[in-house]
Amino acid sequence: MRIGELGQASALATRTIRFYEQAGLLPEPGRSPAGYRDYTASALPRLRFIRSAQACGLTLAEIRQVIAVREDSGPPCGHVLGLLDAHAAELDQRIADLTALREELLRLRTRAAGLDPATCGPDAVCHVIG
Amino acid sequence: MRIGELGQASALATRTIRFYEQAGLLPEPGRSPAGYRDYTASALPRLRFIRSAQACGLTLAEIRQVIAVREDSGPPCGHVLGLLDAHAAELDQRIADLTALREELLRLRTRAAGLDPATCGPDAVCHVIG
DNA sequence: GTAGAGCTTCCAGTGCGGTGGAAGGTCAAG
DNA sequence: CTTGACCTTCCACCGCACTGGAAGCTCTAC
Repeated sequence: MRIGELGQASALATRTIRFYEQAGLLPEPGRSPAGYRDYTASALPRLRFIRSAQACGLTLAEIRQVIAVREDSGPPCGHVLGLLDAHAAELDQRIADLTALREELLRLRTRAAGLDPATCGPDAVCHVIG
Repeated sequence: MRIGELGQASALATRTIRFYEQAGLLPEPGRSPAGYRDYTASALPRLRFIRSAQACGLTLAEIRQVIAVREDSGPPCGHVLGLLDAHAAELDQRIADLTALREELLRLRTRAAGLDPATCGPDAVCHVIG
């Protein structure tokens, strides 16, 4: 399978596939006599894994590490669960932060209704903020 | 006031202050005979505004624009409220996305409890994901 | 034999908000 | 008179995940 076909099958740009290879996420494929990359069937599930892992919030560096663990010592389930838990905790924090910010914006909005633009001092850029 | 003092007062690195100037967020200050930046008292509220606006989720480009509106046509309250509303909407979307992802992670976690690592096929990197 | 699609490599740029280092000028204290 | 803190400029780099262009080779179809 050539890179274009794999790109079609995985819905990824050929550039992205080469980038993943270069980033150590994809093993170097064989080559045709002309030097074209020649992928085996296992490349597609690998790409799907990468995208799924990314969708779970893992970085490419983490995904690379998961793959390395797998190749080193078999199914990396424990490692993966650890990463997922860590990302879940980060996610909780991010959600809490964003929710607090959302409430702050609402507060500013409400407060702004009672403010007169004319009372905006010369040093403040805008009294709605700050 | 020299840049170090302003940095102390605003809790910003002098590098960051120069960067803001270069980014058009801070007017070019006067200079001492030796070429040192010499800030007036209005620099501090300006920096505070920038940090507050950033905390509200505005980008430096948006903040620059708010400042430009202010300098062009007076208090930019309407413009600012528009930006805040836009960011609030983005925030709602982000929070919804992250919450959905959080739930997906929980689902994977639960599902993983019933999976045997030994059943992880050779092409899948890890059956917890994907 | 030639057009066009597809492949190769390499280098460089994107966006965002800074941060780092080098090389040098200035100023006050000891 | 020297030390050390502080200031100046310039250019380059950080992370992150790509994306773009250029220059050139290969393959298929007409």
